[in-house]
Amino acid sequence: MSAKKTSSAPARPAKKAVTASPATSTDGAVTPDAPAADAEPEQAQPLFSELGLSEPIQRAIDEMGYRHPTPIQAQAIPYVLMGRDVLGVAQTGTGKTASFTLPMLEILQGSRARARMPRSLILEPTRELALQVAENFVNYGKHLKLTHALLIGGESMAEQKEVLNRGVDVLIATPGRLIDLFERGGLLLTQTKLLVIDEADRMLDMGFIPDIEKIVSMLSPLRQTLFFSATMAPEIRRLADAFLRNPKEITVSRPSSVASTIETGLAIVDAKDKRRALRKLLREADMQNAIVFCNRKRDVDVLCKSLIKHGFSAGALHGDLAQSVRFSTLEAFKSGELKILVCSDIAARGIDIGGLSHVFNFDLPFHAEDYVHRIGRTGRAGRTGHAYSLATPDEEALAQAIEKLTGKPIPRIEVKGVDNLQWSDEPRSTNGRRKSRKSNADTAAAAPVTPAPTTPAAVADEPPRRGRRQAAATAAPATSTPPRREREAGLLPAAPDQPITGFGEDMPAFMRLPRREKPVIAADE
DNA sequence: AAAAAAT
Repeated sequence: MSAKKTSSAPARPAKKAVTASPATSTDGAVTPDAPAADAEPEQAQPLFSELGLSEPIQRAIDEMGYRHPTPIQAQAIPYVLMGRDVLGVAQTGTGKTASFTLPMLEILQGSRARARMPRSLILEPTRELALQVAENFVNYGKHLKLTHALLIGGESMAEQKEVLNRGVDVLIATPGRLIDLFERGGLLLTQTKLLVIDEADRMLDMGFIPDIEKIVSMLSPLRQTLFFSATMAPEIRRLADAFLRNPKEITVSRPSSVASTIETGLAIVDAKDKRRALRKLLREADMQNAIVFCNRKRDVDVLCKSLIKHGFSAGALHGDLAQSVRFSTLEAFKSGELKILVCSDIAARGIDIGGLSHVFNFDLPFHAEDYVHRIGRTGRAGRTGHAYSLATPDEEALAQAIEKLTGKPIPRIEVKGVDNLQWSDEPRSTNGRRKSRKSNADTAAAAPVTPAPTTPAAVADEPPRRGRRQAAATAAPATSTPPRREREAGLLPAAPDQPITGFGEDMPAFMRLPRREKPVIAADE
């Protein structure tokens, strides 16, 4: 590849830049930390010491070598300390995690937890993120006597139960295990007065929202809630409205933008040439460490094995691997022992690995936003990052979706030694080469979607369908007869003379109420 | 279509 790389700065020596997260790399060296400082000389930089954190926490911050809070930290910490709810719109890499862990430590210090009643709860979408947050508590809380527990799947529940029984101040959890344990009675959330919902947009993507709603409904309405999301889609906004009370809204860094510090490129090659093309890119890159994203877990395995066979220092990370392997691989990568991490979208968001020089997309992501998240792993802290993608000729639509979202074209690059192709003219066949045309059966099946010639008669004797609801509404003036389907599904109140069985005399009154669209979460006091 | 998360 050679697109426009000639202007790039001289190679950075491997030693300094490679160190993983600052959390693990510093031994108290108080460097006037560069991250924001050399980006733009903005107004006077705030100091951590001005944020009202007490001595043991301030000392831990000093020892880790931090002096200046990031924008989200500077803005959020004072409000959290005031006891306000916070709605933070921020991506990982902005210092979001410390913006809640630091003030939480401050709030929690001083009193102690009771058995099985955690005083605070942090919800994370993936186990890796949960672990990362836990590390944060260890680092910043090392001069305090607070306890925390990590409640995630894939690990022994007995152990987690025992820690809970001793009482924890901070509970860091993924939703599945938390609910499981709660239902087994190992946990009471009535005393939990501080709740953090992290990466809400990702929770939404992963279908966790019902779980989250359930968990929130187990907490006291008299609680402080901190809610973070990288984006503020309407759905997320709705959730925030349900969970938060009079929140202070803090936004840093706009979503769906590619940082200007990332150099991107896209090569179009045949599927069979992808591995060779990737190796070429890896060898030519002035690379410290890189993440390679694949769309499928099995491709992660295959590619990783292939890279190792070709002499690369690579490890695989995806959700089907044992938890212990996931953690140790991630650790090896962070420490620099592994140079290349081949992974699924498990690591596309959130996971904070410092000093990542390159991101490669072995496959273009299915969803354009994932592209932004993936390549956002590089180009951090004012350093130039590199993000190169491979696509097959039939994936033009994916590339276009990405370019439309980011508003920037991805420059084409050529990989030497493989056939560099163009987009095929074939309109769009989701699955690849062959099957250029088929019988009209296909097209016939697909056809009705567009024209939709709805005759009133056809509408009338069919149950209302999604696409035709409108037509139905205008055709027939709304009758007040409730749809039978809904009545049968129990979505409507039973008639008073039809008792609901199974409760005897103890039937709660709400059983007779009509169901609401979503559960009422925190009734105001 | 794929990935994540509870056993």
